[in-house]
Amino acid sequence: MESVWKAVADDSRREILMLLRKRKMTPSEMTEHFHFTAPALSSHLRILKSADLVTEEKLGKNRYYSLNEKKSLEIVNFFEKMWGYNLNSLKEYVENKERKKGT
Amino acid sequence: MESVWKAVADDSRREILMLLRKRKMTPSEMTEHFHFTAPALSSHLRILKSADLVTEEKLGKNRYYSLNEKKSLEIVNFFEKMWGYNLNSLKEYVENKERKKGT
DNA sequence: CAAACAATTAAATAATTGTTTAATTATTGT
DNA sequence: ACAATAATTAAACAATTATTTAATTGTTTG
Repeated sequence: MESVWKAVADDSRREILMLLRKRKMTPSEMTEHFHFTAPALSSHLRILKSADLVTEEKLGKNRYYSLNEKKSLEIVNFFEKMWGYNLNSLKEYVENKERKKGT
Repeated sequence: MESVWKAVADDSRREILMLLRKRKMTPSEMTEHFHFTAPALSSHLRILKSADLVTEEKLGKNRYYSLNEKKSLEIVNFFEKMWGYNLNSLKEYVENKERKKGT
């Protein structure tokens, strides 16, 4: 199991995640959007899969990749813990802090 | 300016961030909590500083490092964009999705 | 000013990560 | 069975990142 942090640290992999946001997709389709080669893409997908950020679905000779929304919470939770605040209110918290500085 | 993603991808650096959560701290104090050497710590702090995740404050011969809360939002925002949901409701969204699967 | 301390920078090396080309596996349609 | 297509794995190489030891900078205190 690969670290979810290492997985999202790479620019290309975040692009892939953003691309998958709209719909599940095969590697062939993805390569049309990127500059890198099929094996490079495959390598990135393996890392994302191993980090449990995407799931794979075999359909005939195609493989569809889709986002695993649940996993993103692991990262969000880190920030929750880090700030000791419920994320529900994190944004407001920061914004209020900024507003205080301003006055 | 270093990428905030690269900065948080490293285990040691996330430990440092978690440590700074409670209060500002000097590198000397931090080394008591870690296994790595002072130069290694210094290198990590430079990266965190360059990513704007921590701020530095010189006081005599000591340097105090503290968290820059605002910056974490950059990462949180990525996930907002990624899911196309407001983070306020992300957790509920995922939980509901899970509940549906269960039924 | 000299000794002691805090922290950083420099230089070298070790380890990890990413990309490429070439070869391989698996699946479908004729 | 054979050709075509989708995707992966393998092997080699390039590039980046992390860690160490040693040397250096800046600051306080006797």
